[in-house]
Order: sequence, then C-alpha cells, then structure tokens
Amino acid sequence: MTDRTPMPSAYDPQAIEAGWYARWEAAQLFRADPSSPKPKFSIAIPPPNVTGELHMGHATNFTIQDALCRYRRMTGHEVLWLPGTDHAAIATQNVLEKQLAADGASKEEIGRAAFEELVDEWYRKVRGTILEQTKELGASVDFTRTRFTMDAGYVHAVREAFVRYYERGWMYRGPRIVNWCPRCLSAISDLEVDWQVHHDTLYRIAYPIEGTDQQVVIATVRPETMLADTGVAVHPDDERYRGLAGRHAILPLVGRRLPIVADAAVERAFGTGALKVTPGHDAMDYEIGERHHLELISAMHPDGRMNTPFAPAYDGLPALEARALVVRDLEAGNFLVGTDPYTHEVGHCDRCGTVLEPLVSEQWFLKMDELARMCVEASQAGRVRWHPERFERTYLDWLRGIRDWCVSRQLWLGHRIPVWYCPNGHRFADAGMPAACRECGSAGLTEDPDVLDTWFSSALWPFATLGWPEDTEDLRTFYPTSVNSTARDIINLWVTRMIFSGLFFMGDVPFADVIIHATIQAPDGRRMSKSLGTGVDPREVIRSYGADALRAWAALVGMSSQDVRFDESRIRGFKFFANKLWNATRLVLSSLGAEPVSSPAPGADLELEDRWILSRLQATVAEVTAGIDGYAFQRSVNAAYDFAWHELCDWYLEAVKARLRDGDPAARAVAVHVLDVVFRLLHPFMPFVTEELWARLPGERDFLVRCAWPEPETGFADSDAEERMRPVLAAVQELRALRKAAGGARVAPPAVPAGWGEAERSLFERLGRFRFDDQRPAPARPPAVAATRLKALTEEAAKIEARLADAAFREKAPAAVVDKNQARLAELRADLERLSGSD
RNA sequence: GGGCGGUUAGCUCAGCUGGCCAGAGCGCCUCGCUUACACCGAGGAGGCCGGGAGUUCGAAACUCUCACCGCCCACCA
Repeated sequence: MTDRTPMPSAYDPQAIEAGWYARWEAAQLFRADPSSPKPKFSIAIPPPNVTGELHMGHATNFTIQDALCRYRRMTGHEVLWLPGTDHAAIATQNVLEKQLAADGASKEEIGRAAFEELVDEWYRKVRGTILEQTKELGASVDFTRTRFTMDAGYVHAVREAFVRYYERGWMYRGPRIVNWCPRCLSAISDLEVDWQVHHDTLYRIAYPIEGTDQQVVIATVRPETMLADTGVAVHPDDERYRGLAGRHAILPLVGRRLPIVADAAVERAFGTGALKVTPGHDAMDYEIGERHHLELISAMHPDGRMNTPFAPAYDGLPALEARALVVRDLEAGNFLVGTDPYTHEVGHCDRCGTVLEPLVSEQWFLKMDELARMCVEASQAGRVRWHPERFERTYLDWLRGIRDWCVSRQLWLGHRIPVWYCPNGHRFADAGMPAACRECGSAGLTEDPDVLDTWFSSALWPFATLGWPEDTEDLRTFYPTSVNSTARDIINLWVTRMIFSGLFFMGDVPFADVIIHATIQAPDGRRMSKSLGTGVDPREVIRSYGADALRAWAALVGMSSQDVRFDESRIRGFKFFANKLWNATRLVLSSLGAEPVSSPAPGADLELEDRWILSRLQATVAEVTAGIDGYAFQRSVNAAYDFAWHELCDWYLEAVKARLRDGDPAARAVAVHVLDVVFRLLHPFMPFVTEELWARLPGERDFLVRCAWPEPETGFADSDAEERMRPVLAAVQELRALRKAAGGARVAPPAVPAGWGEAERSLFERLGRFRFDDQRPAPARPPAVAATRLKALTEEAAKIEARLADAAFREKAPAAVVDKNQARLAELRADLERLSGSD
C-alpha cells in the first residue's frame, strides 16, 4: 500500500495502528487457501475465554503465534491461524452465578430458559471483546474460520467423539469417589483441584475394640466423617497393632462394628499409625475399602450437609457444625484422646474456591490406559517436540500415574452426554437425537442429564475446528497443525488431552511442536489477577505505548525459562525504538529525490560504510531467522533492535547523511535497502509500524504482510569492511573524548593512522565532523585523553598479554581462541598508540 | 514427600554447546535543543554473576553441596 503522505516528526502508535488491521482484512491477507500449492503452516489458536477478556498472558501467547504465522507467510507458506472461543462451562456458569448472586438472585430462581439467555448474552459480549482485542494486537487470524466450542458443527464433533469412545468400550459409568464441589453441585476432575494450605486440628480418637477392654486410637482432621466409617486399618507390619487385624472396633457415637484390616497404604509414622476407614468420603479410604470389601456409607448430601438418619443429632447439619458437635460428644464420652495442630493441603474447587468433598457418585469416566500409552509412544518417537524440552517430562510424568478421567459434570451449561436410556432399562450412545431404543425399539427415551467436562471438547480443538468428523478439505490440508503455544498450567489439562484425542480420532498427533511460554506476573511478582487488583489490561498498555511495543516486549520475554514480571519501562523502550525507526525513515525519505532508487549490488560503487552496513545486515538476517526457527524470539528481537539502532542509526545514517542529500545513488540504494530488510525482519514482532514505514519506501508497495522473508545475502558478507570500520569508529569515539576533555573547544586534527586510505579518512571526517586539512591553529596544548579510558585499555592489554604468556594456555587452548586473543591485543595496541599519539 | 525452574548492575531481564576486560532496557550522574528523532545525541558511575567446594590452562556458564524464592506433581488420614 504505497503511501506518500507527509510524516509527522513523532511516531504515534494510535494514529498508525488504527487503519492497518482493516486494510489487511479487506485484502483477505489472513485467509487461508487450502488449494494453495504452498507448504502449509497452521495453528489452532488456544481458545480463550475464562475471564471474558484477553489478559497479558494471552497477549504474550498471541504475539508468539502471530510472529510465527507472519514469519511463515513471508517464508512462502500457506498459513492458517484459526481463532475461536471456548464455552468454558464451569467458569462461565460461575461468573454468571456470581453476577446473579450480586443481584440477590440465583439460577434456580430465574429458571433454565432465562439462564440460557444470560449465557448467550455473555458469550456474545465476550466474543465481541475478544475479537476486538485480537485485532488491536494485530493477530493475523483467519476470521472467516472462527469457531466456538458450542457452535452446531462443534457440538456434533463432541457428541461423535463421545460415541466413538463409548463404542470402543472406553467410556464407562459407575459410582466412584470423585472430587465434588458442594457449591457447583458437580464433580470435577483431579486436574481442577486447587490445593491450598490449611491449618487444622488433628484429633486422636479412641475406638474400643470389641470383646476386649482395649482400644485403638485413630487420627483424623475430619471427625464428622467418622459417622460414615466402615473400618479401621493398620499397617500389616506394625508391631504395635499385631493381632488386631480380623477383630472389630466399635464406632463411638454410632455403635457400628468396624472390621479392622491390615493394609500397606497405611503410613505407620503418621498420627497413631491407625486409620479410620471412610470409603464414602476419602479417596484413599475408598481404595482400601475396595481392597477389603468394606461397606460404603455416604453420610453427606451433595450440598455438603450431613446425611445421617442413623445419627439424628447430626443429620442435616453443615459439615463444620457437625464437626463441632461430634467433637463435643466424643469429649463427653471420653473418646477424644487429644488434639494436635496440623498443617496440610486441602482441595478447593479451582473455579469457585469452595472446599471440595470427596464423595461417591455416579459419573462417566474415560479409560486412560490405552490413550496414555499412545501418548507416550508418540512422544518417544519424537512426533511431538516440546520447547523447552523439559516440559515433556511434565507430560510423561502425568501420563505415567494417570487415573481414568471423570468427564461428566452436573452443570446447566455444556455439551450433553449423548447417552440414551429407554424405559426398559437399555442404554446406548447416539450422537444424534434417536426416537427409539436401539435394542427394544421403545420410544420415550431420556438423555443422560449430565454434561461433559469443558476440556473434553477443548481436547478436540485442532481437528474439530477443521471440520471433523466430516472429511473436509481444511482437515485434509491443515491437520496436523504445526505448532501449539500455551502456558504451562494447562499442559495436561489441555495439551496432553489434545494429543491423545488427535492420536485416537485422527491417527496422528495434532501438532509437531509444543511451545510453552512464560507466565506474566504483576510488577511485584504476584500473580496477575483481577481479584487481587494486580491485573494489567493489555488495552491500556496498547493505548499508552502501542501494540507494537507491547508485542516486541512479549516476544522478548515470552520464551524466558522463568516467570516474567510485567515491566512497563521496557515496553516504553520499544515505543522509543519504534520512534527511532520512524525518524530514521523520515531522514532517508527526506533526502531522496524523485528519481528511482536502485538496489545495491556487491562490489558496485560501494563505499566502506556501505559495505560495512550490508555485511552487518546479512549477519542480522541470519540471527533473526535463527531466533525464530529456534523459538528463541529474544534473539531475534535483540538482534534486530541492536542492528537498527546501534549500527544503522548510530553510525551508518550519521555517516551517509551528506551523501544522501547530495544524491549519491549508492548511499540511497543502500539506505533504502537496509530499511526495507529491517522492516521485514521486524514485521513478525512489530507488524503495524513496519507495515506503515515500509509502505512509504520508494517504489510501488504492496503489503509487507505478503513480502518475502529476507535471505542472508552472503554476497554482502565483508569481513574486510568490518575490520576496517572498527578502528574508524574507535577513533571517532576517541576524538569525542578529546573534545569533551577540552570542554568543547576545538582540538587538533589527529594524525592519520598508518594504513588508512581515503575511505577511512573520509568516513572519519564525516563522523568526527572535522576536516584533516583544517588549517586553523589548534590549541597549543592538546587536552589529555581521559585517564580512565587509557587505564582501561592498558589494563585489558596487560591481562591478555599475561594470558598469552601463560604456557599452559598456549598449549591447551584451541588455536582459534589464541588467535582471538592475539587479534584483540593488536587492536588494543593500535588504539593505545593512536591515543598516545594525540596526547 | 517427589520433580522442575530461578538466584547476574538500583529495577526488569539477556548471556547458546566453558575462552573477545561481564551485557541490554529503564533508572541515576555530566554535557549537549548539532536542520531524522529530546520518544534524541555524546559520555559516565554502578556487578567478589546467592554461599561454599570441585573439574579445567581458563567457569556466570560444567559437577557436588548449602541457603533462600517460585511453580508443578503426590490417595500420610
């Protein structure tokens, strides 16, 4: 989009970012064409939702993915970056319930239909916000393919997936102990448990042993659950309790006979070494109960109140009240032996924060053994590569100890479980809406009331968004996708599940590379969170510094191996950088005439500084490219930044200003070329300002978005120019130091160092702003070079001399290292000589 | 209880497979409004690279160990 409008002297992100996204979209630059012959690159964007708007973590993740997509477009790939949103059932339901509660209402009061309207409204709002933010960030997604995990096609995919698992026999239903949220009134999976440290009391309670006057003392933090005790367990090798197994204990307050069993799961060192077994209210007890065929009693309603008709004193009480009462009664009956303070971790619902109750209930489970095995194999075969590599272990460790996945939820919101029950007790899975029972043909089917875990549908994302289970062109073309970029907290929640889903349904991994980006923390190191007031809204950052600055920073820190604190000053630094690019462009453009600008060619009419900057440029191209290829974006950003500011602006443009103004075709060609390449290199990270500036370069301009990625032009690699340039730059710096020492007064022109030709002399004059043939009288006594500078050089030289004098070093160090040291020493000596000469 | 990551200038962070006096951005100090840019330019101060031990001619980087900080996993009630 050629642009010849005048440029204001200051870069204003607001002014330039506004228009570009619409222009890109209008030109359909981000629309993927499955029939293209180009190699394919695809990313299914992680579907965001949770808080309803994009936060800094999303901004970072979007930046990484967008950088990859833009880079791949430029390297000649057909790119599909597919956006979308997730219905996030449990999170959304919680948000809405909180809103209702704030108005003194509840979802039960307003009813299902009204609640669903609220849900739809919420999704519309969230989608609008996310869409807006996606554009503000410059994310080059294909909006024509936007998906939602509850759209019609996706619903079909989810149901179909369930049915296929069901028919394989991997989906089963049964009463099991699960993590139950008494507020959400739903089961949740092991991964959705938020463990928090609690300071509780450990009660020691004496259980009389039947037929003796002895007793066994157990320890518990939840005395109220004793009402549901159906056994006592000790370790089989525990001498203290030898002979106890096989007898019975009598449950205080209730009088129930409890078999005493020996089980190796009991930790002898903990508490008294004796464990009350409550299979209905503790996961480990549940397993012990299964092993020893103990009775299972549920003593709690789903809402967390006691359900103990056999002990009416406690029936119907909230658990904590029941606990107090139980403790009082135990004390009264002399069963309470003692208490100890006790610190441990207690599971909370990670969505609403309520303390979870392990409860037994009917739930659907997905068998994980085969799926886990498929994941491990894919990993071992290197079909999925993790970046950084260490996260592969997070994945493998989880798979190794995996338990079946509880996929059912008792929510109002979500995908219904496609299982049907007929009046004659038959049960079958059907993705459609069957009218009659498959087995007996009877009508009057009822559908399973539960919905699926949100992550069940998210797990299908990489292929369901491409049209699965239909055999679509998109699916054939863009699956498997290329990369998945995620925060590490959902590695197992989401990434792992996508991998086994892909392997099972598609027969192939869903992506070749997984990249795990850093978590962005608040400036003080706390978690960024709305409720803590530590959140930073990307929109405000964009308003202050521009999306380009935010993105450049995100790319710089995104792949850090540790968490990263939000750092406004660095983002501002990138705004300054954009301003620098802006003004460098202004400088070059303002000195161009009307005549066309040619392209520089190696060896043709180039001055020393031209050769130098072109040589540095091609090295920068190589470095930026290597950085992206290795997912080390900080390398790319740093290389481009340093080159553009500290080589191009600080030296080259200063050196060629006059040549540009004088119409030197070589300088013009080189300056324009270097800017052009710099904009290409930076475009994946700073798409707006680079597109804007690139459009203003001479010649007819299309879109930078679809320009070719620069190759390192090795023909411009010029070590001779780089070596000759160094002493000139050093000499300029020394001259500046002299002037400074002279308090700004004129100093005598330096003697021409040996070996300098006309090129060096001319460059030195321009950069140093003086002329060798200046005949005006110099001060009688030239100022002394700053002593510190001299000292530093002398010290370094001495250090290197010492190293070179060391026999061990000369023998053992590789020749290249020795050479390097010698070269450096030569440089230092030359500098010192020049310095003393001007003194 | 296991595992992982971190500890480098005042702040936020780079430093790849050990070798160019230890780097950047911001902040701070001193000069300078030099017709691209004061969102700038030229200089500068500031670091026993968490502590200790080891390997090596040479270690911020490798090994061991200790101390903190953070995260993940785990059925010790």
